[in-house]
Amino acid sequence: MQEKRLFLLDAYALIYRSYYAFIKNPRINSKGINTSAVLGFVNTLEELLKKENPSHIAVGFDPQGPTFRHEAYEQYKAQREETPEVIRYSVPIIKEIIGAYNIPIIEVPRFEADDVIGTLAKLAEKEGFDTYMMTPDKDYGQLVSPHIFMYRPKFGGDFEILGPEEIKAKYGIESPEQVIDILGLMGDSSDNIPGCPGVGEKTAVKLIADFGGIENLLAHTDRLKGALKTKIESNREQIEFSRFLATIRTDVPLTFDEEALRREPVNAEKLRPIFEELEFRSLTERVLGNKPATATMPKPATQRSLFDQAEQPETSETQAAQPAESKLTDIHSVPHTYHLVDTTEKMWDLAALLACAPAFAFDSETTGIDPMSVELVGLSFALKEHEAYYVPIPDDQQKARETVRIFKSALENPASLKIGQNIKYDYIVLHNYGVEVKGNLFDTMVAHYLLQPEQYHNMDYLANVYLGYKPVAIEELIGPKGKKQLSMRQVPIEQIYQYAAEDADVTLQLKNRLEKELTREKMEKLFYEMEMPLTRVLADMEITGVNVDTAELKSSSDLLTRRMGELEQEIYQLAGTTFNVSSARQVGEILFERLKIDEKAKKTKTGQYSTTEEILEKLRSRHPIVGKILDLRGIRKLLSTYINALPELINPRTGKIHTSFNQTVTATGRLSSSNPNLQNIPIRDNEGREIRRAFVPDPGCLFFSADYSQIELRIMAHLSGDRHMIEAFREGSDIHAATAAKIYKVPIDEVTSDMRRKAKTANFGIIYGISVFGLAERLNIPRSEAKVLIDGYFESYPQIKEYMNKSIEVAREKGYVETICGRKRMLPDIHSHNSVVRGYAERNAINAPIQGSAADIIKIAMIRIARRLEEEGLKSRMILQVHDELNFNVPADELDRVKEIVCQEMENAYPLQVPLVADYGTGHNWLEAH
DNA sequence: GACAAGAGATACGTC
DNA sequence: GACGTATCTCTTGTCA
Repeated sequence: MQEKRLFLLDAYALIYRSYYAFIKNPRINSKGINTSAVLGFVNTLEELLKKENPSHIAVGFDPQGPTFRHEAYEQYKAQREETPEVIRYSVPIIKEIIGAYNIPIIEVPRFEADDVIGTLAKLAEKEGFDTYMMTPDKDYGQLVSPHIFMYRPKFGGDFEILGPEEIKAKYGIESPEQVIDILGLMGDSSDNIPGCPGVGEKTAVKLIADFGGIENLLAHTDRLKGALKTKIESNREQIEFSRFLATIRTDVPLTFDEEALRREPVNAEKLRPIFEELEFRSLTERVLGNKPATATMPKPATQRSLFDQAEQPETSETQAAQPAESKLTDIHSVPHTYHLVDTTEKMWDLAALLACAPAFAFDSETTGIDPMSVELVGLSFALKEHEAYYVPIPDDQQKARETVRIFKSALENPASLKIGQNIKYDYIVLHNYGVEVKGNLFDTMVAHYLLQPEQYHNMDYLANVYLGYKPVAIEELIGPKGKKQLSMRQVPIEQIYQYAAEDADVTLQLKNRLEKELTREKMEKLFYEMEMPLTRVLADMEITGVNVDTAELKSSSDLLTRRMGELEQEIYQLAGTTFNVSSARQVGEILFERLKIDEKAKKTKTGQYSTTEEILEKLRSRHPIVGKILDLRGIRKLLSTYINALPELINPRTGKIHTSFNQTVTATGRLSSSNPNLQNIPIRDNEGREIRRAFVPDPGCLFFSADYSQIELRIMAHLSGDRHMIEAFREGSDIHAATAAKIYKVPIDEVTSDMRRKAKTANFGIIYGISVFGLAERLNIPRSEAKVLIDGYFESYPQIKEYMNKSIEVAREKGYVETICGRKRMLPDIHSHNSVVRGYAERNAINAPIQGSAADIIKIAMIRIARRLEEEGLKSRMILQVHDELNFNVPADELDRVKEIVCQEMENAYPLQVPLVADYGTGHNWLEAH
């Protein structure tokens, strides 16, 4: 009995594939016709016939009109680009060729080729066939069975046969039908099946492995966590619908006619002229032998050239409706006068106008984002709302400086208010062009930060909220983010000037709104006397920068890199395999699956094994590999975050590192530092703190460092008025030991180091607002013990407990809490019904005034110190702030004076019920100064 | 299908 | 509790 092997080809999928395969190097015949698609398809067909010699065969085509999927889903395949011209005219030819091969073409209205093929495959299975579905399309995996296979062409003429085992292995699933669920989740961009946004193949496969199918998944979303849970839950319907779209139908109304599918010999007489017209010479020879065409060979029945019958494109569906009209106004709807100031004469006129103005807004356009390395492209100014000026700055830097100089006296006028959005940036840029911006500052970004610390502060957002206005998007000028994004310099002036002038105009408008808000919120003092003077101090610190000893870093780098290599090898040895030690996931798999060092390993919210330092530390004794992994991680962190990264950030012009101190980032009022973050240079571990050795003063200078002792606890003592704690500070005792003595009810000289350690953690726990649970975690003690500790703490400091309750009460009443200087932190979640969310807000109610007040105090100290250094004509410079610590570059002969100024200003920055104490140190580098 | 960019998660440095 | 950065992993868009 003859073997029954049916091959079903998905024509369009194969044609598209051939077309793209040749796209770089298309086949063009002498008539200029692109024959890539036809040739590719025929080649694939020939390979198949030769290799498999099928007993039965058919080709499925998608029908012309809409299918049931389009009827259910308007957008189905809607995003697909119009069929390429080449494919459109190739299809009829291919059909003709298939006809000449005597292979049946199957096309059913309203059903796609995959439904037709799926149905035929199932019918054939009942008739005892082995069916091979020839397609590159992965969707067919769902149809695979012991007698139905996917037959995927590979480039180079080979094929890959996928049966149930291969499909199951490929996705790690239990049955091929689960392919539908996977597709339903991940979607299919080529068919415009949406799936669940943010879920791709990996996540889809994992979910289906865990839940078995979409139905079960959607019924148990409570088992999910984090972003994934939200994504799945908010896309329920779309997921179910995607599953429907991805399901290949196997009930297309068809009859299975075994005889019609039986393979017939090629009709050479029909095929030859087609190949000849296409100029497929080698194919003609291979398929038909080298018999010359007879002169009388009839043309195809239609008597038309093969290429005349390109089909008309389908009328495209109407575009999806535009998103709802936004109610914002923009540059087109608001009357304005923006001037291009492009002659020297006009510039001088403008400069004169600015020089006698009491206030003006300005903004700079530059070539990048790092103010210490950019070049100016233009300056814009605004004196009154809806009118602004743009001054282009020449590329030539000599001429650029001359142009900027025209505006020097206006910008340096100490009597006028300078308004800007993120004005520190412009201040630094202008400094590098020889202009020191003087006079009071008004930064709209900082103003808004005080009003709404946890919101965004960028100009677009502010314009939107306060002005109902949508500024010209920068992307409209320089293109979308990415490699091809232009620099401002590459944008024609005619385009820049509207955008740039608008920036200055909008900034001025915002200032007019925000200053009223500041008054209403009684934050003027905080803004004008603290934040704005601080902006200038920070700008000067950034400009000064800090020296780094690259040789020192290089030798550390070499040493640690070598050590890291050794550790890596030892780890591979112990694991018995190589893996990526930087990958938490792989580490988890090695430790918990391969080495099985812990039976009940903790998982993260995404279901991976957690391998945090805390967890590994506890497992250290289980296996020697654990300690080595921890060591390696530590070293790698030092190398990648600090040692190897710092030299890259040295400014080639100044030879120093210029970090950015961000004034509008934290919720509490602290500063943050970035590029690089110099506020998290290691200090706790001996190995890590060595990095500080690389931070050095200028030649002939010393590194001077001063830090507040226990500032947060002192503030807590002050705010709470707790008599015991105030007393302890007034007496100058070791506060952690004093706390331990109180909690454990022992004399202070009987406090053990363990007691002190626990008391210290409790002190910090209170400041950081951690819970009983958090404290237990931190101290690695049972929760019950942590509870006892905290109870003992409040017994010792009863007024602290009172203060904490009062803070929460205040937050509930007013919706916010305040620092000693009136900095607010909004806490809308204080009324939340979710106890986790509410607990978080409550801890913030306690923590924010403490941390924020500490920030206030050091900011005051910074402003006063900077002022004194300037007034006294000292060359010493403040270079870093690390929350409660200030660092200075000090010429040796100024050391005593600076010490005095710094300590005095720090300790007297703000009078509290307890003394403020600053400790200090000096050295040849940051490490020594501590 | 390959590649790059972007986003999220994890881990870890500081105060 | 507050941050910023590095790395890995996965998704998504782009370009053929």
